[in-house]
Parts: sequence; C-alpha cells; structure tokens
Amino acid sequence: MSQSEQATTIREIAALAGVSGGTVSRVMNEKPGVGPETRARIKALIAEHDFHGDATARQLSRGRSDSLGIVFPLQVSEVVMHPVYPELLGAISDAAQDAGYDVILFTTNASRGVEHVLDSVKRKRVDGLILPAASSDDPLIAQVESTGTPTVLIGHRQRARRITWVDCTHDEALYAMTTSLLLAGRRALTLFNGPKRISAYDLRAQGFWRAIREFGDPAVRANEKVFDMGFVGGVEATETLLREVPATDAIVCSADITAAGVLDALARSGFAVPGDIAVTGFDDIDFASHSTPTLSTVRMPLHETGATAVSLLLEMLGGGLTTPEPRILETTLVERESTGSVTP
Amino acid sequence: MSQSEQATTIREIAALAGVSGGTVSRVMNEKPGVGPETRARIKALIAEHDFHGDATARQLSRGRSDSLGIVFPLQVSEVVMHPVYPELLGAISDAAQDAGYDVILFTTNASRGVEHVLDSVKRKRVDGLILPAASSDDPLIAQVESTGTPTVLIGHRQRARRITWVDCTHDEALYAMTTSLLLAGRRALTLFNGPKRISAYDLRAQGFWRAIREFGDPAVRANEKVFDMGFVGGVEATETLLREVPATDAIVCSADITAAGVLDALARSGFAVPGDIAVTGFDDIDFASHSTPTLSTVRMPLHETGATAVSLLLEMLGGGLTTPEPRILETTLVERESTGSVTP
DNA sequence: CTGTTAGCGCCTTCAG
DNA sequence: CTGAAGGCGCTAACAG
Repeated sequence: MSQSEQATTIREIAALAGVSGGTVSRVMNEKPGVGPETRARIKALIAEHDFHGDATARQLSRGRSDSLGIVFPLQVSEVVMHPVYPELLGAISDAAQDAGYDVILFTTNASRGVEHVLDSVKRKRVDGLILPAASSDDPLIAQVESTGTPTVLIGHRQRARRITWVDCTHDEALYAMTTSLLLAGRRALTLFNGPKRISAYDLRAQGFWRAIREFGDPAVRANEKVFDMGFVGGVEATETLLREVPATDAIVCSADITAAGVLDALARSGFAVPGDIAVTGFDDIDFASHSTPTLSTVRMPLHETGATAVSLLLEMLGGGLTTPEPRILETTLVERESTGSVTP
Repeated sequence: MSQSEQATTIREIAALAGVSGGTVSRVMNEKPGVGPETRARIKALIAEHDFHGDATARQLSRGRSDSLGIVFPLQVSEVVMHPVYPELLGAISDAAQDAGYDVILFTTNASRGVEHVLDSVKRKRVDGLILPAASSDDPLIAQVESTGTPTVLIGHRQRARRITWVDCTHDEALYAMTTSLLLAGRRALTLFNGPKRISAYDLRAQGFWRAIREFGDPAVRANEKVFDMGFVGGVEATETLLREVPATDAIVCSADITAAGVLDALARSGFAVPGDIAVTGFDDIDFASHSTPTLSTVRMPLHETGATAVSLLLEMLGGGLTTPEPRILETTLVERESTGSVTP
C-alpha cells in the first residue's frame, strides 16, 4: 500500500477525484445523491489515503459535539463506586462509542468543584451528561438543569426538565434479603449502612425496614448503624455491635467489602457464620463468591444500567423535547453460605 | 443578576460593548493589545451574560482539540487495573483539567478493538494519548506510533518517536520484599504471578528472582506459578501448592486480592501466618491494612504516576519535537504482620 | 447527480 | 489600541 501523503482535507480528496468537496462529504456521511461509480471512486481514494476527516470541523458545522460527558464524583463514596467503576464505565463507553459518541470524563473531588463541568457544558464540548452516584446534596444537578443540557442520573432519582434517571431495585433487594433472613428464623438483625444522602443507601435501608415491618413479629429486634462503608468500618462496627447487642444473629451490609470486614471480625471473635450469625453483602464482588463462607449478596445490573443511561440520553439528543421516563432495573439476589441458604 | 439572554457568540458581546469580535477574543484569551477600560467593560459584559465561548470553534481555529485521550483496556487484567482505577484516573483527570485539557475516555475489550481509538486520533479529536497497562502484544502502540501522536505509556516500557512512558519500581519492590523474607529466614518461597506479557508482572518476577540469586544460598527453594491473579486464583493455587510443596514457608503474591485468597486458603487449611508461612501482596488495597493478619505489601505512587503521565504529554504537546525521557517512580514497601515484621 | 455558496464561531494577521 | 478580513475544514441549502 502506497499510503501516499496522508490527505488532510476533504478538498484534497475532492481534487484527486475530480469532484467537489460537497460530494466527498456526501460520500463520507453515506448520504444519497452521488452516482454509484463516483461514490466508489471516492471511497477508494479515501481508503487509499487513510482519510478520516476532521471531527472538529464537522462538529462546528453541525452544531453538536458528538460527545457526552460523564461525571465521576471520586469523593462521594469510593465504596459505592469502586466495585462498579469498571463495568459501568465500560458499558457506558461501549454504548456511546457504538452510537458514534465520544465520552468525556469529568471528575470531581473535595478540592475540585463542578465548575469545570459546567464550563465544558456551556462551551458545548458535550451534548449531554451522565451523572452516576450523585448524592442528594449535589449542587451540580440544579446547575446542569438550568443549562438545559440533556442529562441522565444513575443511582439518584431526581427528575426534571431534560433530566431523567436509571436506577436499580436497591430497596426490593434488601427487602427480599431481609425477609429471607427472617423466614430462616433470624430475630436480631442489624443493618450496616452508608450515609442516607447517597440514594442507594437510603433505598437499601427502606427495603430493610419494610421487611421488618411487614414481617410483623414483635420479637424481632432490628437496628441500623450508619458509617462509611469499607473493610475497616465493617471490622470496627462488628466489634462494637458484639459488645452492645450480643444477641445479634444477622448482619446485613450495604457493601460486600464491609461484609468482608464483618466476616473477618466474627472469625477472630470465634463466631460461626452462618451458625451463630448470618452475614449478607451487596455488590457481588469477586470476593463474595470465594470467601469462607461464601457471601450472600446482591448483584446490580451494571452493564444494563450503563447501556440504559446512554440510550435514554440518546433519546433526548435525537428525539424532540420530551424527557424519557426513568427506568428501574432489576437486581439479583444471590444466596450463598453466609446466610445458611447453601450448604457449605 | 439579570442573567439576560444568554449570549451565544463572541460577536454579540462585541456588539454590546461596541467593539469588534477580535477585541473580545483578545480579552477572553487574556491577550495584550486591549485598553484597560475596554477590557474591563468587556469582562463585565462576559460575566453578566455568563458567556463562555464555543470550544469547538476555538479548536477548529487553533487546530487543536485541547483534549487528551486515555485508553483503558478493560480486558487486559481487571486485577491489575481494578485497584488502581479510581486513583490513577482521578490523578490524570485532575492534572489534565488543571492544564485546560479535557479527557476523552476510550475503552477496549475483547469484542471491541482499537479502531475507534485510532479513528479518533486521526480525526484529531485528541491531541495526545495516555495508554495505561498496555501489554507487550498491544497492537495499538505500533499503530499509534505511525500516526505520530504524542503518547505516554503507563506501566509499559516501550519508547519510540513521540512515545515515552512512566512506570514504577515493580522490580525493586519485589527484590526488597523477597530479600527481607530471606533475611528473616524463609527458605522455600513461591511467587504467585500474573502473565508476563503484562510488564508489571514481568518486572515483579525479575525482582523476585534477582533477590533469590543474589542471596546465593543453595538451600533456598524458589518457584513461580503464573495464573490470572484474583481471589479465587489465590485460593486454588494455594491448595495446589500445599500439596506439591508442603515445605513452603513464604508465598509472594503479585496482587493483594490474590494474597487475600491465599490467606483465606491457609486459614482454612490450618496454617498460621506468619508462623508457618509468610504472605505478601501488592497494591496496598484497603483490605491489606485490615486483614487478619495485616498484609505486607507494596504501594505504588498512583497519583504521581497519573500526574507525571500528563506532564510528559503536555511537554510533548507544548515543546518542540523532542520526546521526554521516561520516568520511573518509587514504590513503597509496606511491611505488616503477614511477614512477621510487625507484632500482631 | 453534482457543483457552488454560504456559513458554523473563533482566532490571527494585517492595517490603520 | 482596535477594526477588518480571511481562514480553520466541513456541512447544508440551493442551483444547475
């Protein structure tokens, strides 16, 4: 392959083909209105010169950036995001790229606010935004709404003009998990949960308490401890709990990594799981299926969540001015040894 | 604040200020050649109208995208990337944004090749590229080189025209760790390692073997098992190892998560750590400082790595045609209970 | 079916 | 110090 001088503009290709720039443009965009053999000739030239066109010029001309922004709040809760990062990001990225969109990544953290995100939105670097794990006190949401940028929230159920969301059944999952524990005879349960401003934690708590309520047995003792989810948090909370509520026979955790800390602390204190105490997690990380005992947990539909977020966003970008309905996807209960549901 | 009609072009601001577009442009870019009071007046107008300019038009005009691409190979090894994802990405994103660059995220996986990355490079959507965790058989590197795009590799030491790299002392870290084990009297060591095509694993093995060699005690027995690092891999490899080499008194792992599996398997088999067998990891994930026993491991300079990658890239983008020297950053050995270096 | 003509919005000489 | 004008590379509307 000669590879020749890598052509750099549409006009050079046009000159080579003996046609005008407009025609080459039509060919590149697979638009009608070009004769078959002209089209073939131009395509050959394009391939021969490995010509790709200039994205920026195209964007300027079409008035859109063909990019969507995704904002990862690194500070919010590493524990909520950590296990879901790769898969969610991969799903979003795949779906976006399939639709011809690039993904621009924005991060926010304690020291860096959200100004750079808004700035990029206003400069039209992105056509739309995906905001995973926004918490209820996230200032970005209101500001983004005022710009009118199509936006999809993941894991935070707040709808508005041009803003919709995708989430999964955090509440149903913990309702089912807790009910299962109660039916198996557990009577003193504690929920280890993260802060309520993160919607996922709030919903999980709701599911837990609804299960307790609906079970309706006055003998049941339940309580909830809120702290930053994490391995060490699980260890410490367990030690405290064993002192304060020695009768505990089930610990429901809002994160697998916390459950790992719980298992560790229980083992050191000589408690048998699930014999003395049942333990459950959330996320279904690698650890959960291989710990001793294996951990009952909840799996979120991460790939589907990412894909759905992109699809909702594309709907807003393409369609008129309507804002699509939010979507709630199903979680999967995974029962393993730590609740006694599976024989070791 | 009146917020008025949100001005949308530089010319509208110009008209309002009674000046020409060029002058407004000079003000927006903090360029000289505008009188103080004219400048002030224009700045006021800009602020009042919350005007931000159009990034695309600016890019087209300046011939650069002010974006850099970062390619995350999701398939390579989730275990290599998983623990480093958030911090590395955060560091890169922060540094890029501080320099006025946006970050475009590309993912590659089994089903999606690297074409979309090359396409975006050729369409000039990015001015440069950062490639973390490229393995030695990564086809992208050669193709990227042929485009002449400034590129920085992370964790893969391959230099070329307009390509440089940042890495850390994987080898020194395992050399130090292994030597420490030998000095403590361990004599039958096994390295649990990932595939050599991933540079980090290759270097870690080199450090391990160099330590064995330089220690020069013929009584030392060492071997290496290569498999996909992960919790379950650690469990299975340990079970096999205990059968095949019952005398084992140290297991050196190339990943904390694998070490977690090892600890789990050893505990179940009734072996004491570090009493019977010492265990070490790599990554210093949250788990490492809170497991029982706490895990000796190696901490990589993730934030610095990301920041350095961006800085090298900016150097190529700004500077002439020179390609900066690669950088090797220091890892930190963290000795804890699992090697007996710290009393439980 | 194809060429021509205007822009898209900003930046950057070049005059004045 | 400021205005005018041309151009970045592509797209789209309008003629032929």
